Amino acid sequence: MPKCEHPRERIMDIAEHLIMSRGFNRFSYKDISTEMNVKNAAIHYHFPLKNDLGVAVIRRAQARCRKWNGMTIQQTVSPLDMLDLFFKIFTGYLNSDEYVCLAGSLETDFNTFSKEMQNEICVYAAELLNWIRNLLERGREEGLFTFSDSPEDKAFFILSSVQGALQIARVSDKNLFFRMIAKIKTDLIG
Amino acid sequence: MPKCEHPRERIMDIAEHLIMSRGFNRFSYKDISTEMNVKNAAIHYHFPLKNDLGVAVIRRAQARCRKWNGMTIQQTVSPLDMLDLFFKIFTGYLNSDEYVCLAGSLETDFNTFSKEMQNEICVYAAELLNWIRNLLERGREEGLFTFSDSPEDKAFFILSSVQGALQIARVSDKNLFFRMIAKIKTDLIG
DNA sequence: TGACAAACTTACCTATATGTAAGTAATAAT
DNA sequence: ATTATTACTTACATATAGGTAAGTTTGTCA
Repeated sequence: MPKCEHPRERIMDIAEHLIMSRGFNRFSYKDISTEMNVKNAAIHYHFPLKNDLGVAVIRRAQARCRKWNGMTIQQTVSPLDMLDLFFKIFTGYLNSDEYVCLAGSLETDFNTFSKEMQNEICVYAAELLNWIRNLLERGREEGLFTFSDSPEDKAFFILSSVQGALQIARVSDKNLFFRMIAKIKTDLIG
Repeated sequence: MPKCEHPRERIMDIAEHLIMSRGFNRFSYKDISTEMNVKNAAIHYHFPLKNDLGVAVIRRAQARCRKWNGMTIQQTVSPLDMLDLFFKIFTGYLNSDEYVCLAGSLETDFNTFSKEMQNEICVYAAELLNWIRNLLERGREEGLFTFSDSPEDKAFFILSSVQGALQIARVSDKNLFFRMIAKIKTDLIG
């Protein structure tokens, strides 16, 4: 009798897009329920408090990130392909013309969240940094990448740049973003 | 009979801090009026709509940016000192432990704003980029800076990095931010 | 002295977000 | 057949944001 296959996942999908497009504080359960053709309270059935929904969305993003990190560590995919995946994800956000990245959106509204959500955001940021750090480290070990910083510092630099660039690109010239990621890549490979 | 010296400016100061700390959509006129020891409607007297307040705050930030750009162009201050000023502003935000930069905050909530505010944000981003671009260009002309990109691309890279880094630093390790700006500077000075 | 303007206050209105409580419909398990 | 479970609906409660309208106070200036 659910109106769709996996209502919980569906709600989280919509919520995640809304966070990236408008921020956690500027969407309501009504936005989600309207899109799903159900009533407001149906969303409360799955996530009693908005805080619960926020936490669930962030935890899912953490898990996704750990999966990528696993692929990096187990060398299922080459560091270069992982780097391309990273860029592809962000480029996808930019091309959708609506989104900034989840972490960036949550970080700017950070002070308005519960301690629980704040903690999950910190964990998520750490997972993201860890993923990039590992793929840089592997890439350098395999002789694919060259960089002078520590992998930790370089990961922070790259993630910061791309996150900030995504935000600025959406109010200026998108080509600046594309040229920037090309530059980051050639600097690494060079 | 105003309760403070320059109520309009005072309101804009508080609003700007609130935007940087909590985002435009997560503060109310009550937050401002409480801090000023006046009633809610007193704020509406100065800025009838919240949109008016938003526009005024962003326009003031644009003007501030044009002032810095003027100092750069007229060579009142050396490009190196202007770069330090730029870093100092962002470091100040980070140290306050509450703020991300105004542009970053507004860019992530961009889709929730009126066309008028969106336009002002675009202008503001352009002014910021222009300022950094000019100081880089001057610095290179004077032999102070070395970089391979166009000044426009380099300005975008630096602004993106610092804006993103400010956001990530507040949920991870602040030292990552300090090391990153040190790296940007040494790379420039070569 | 009187008009006026600036900077408010008081009192209200409306919409929306967030949430709760109780009931229902469809399916699955015993 | 009954019971329980999942996934809802209907109906309501409450707080707050955002805004308006009309009146008040304080000082300025002709």
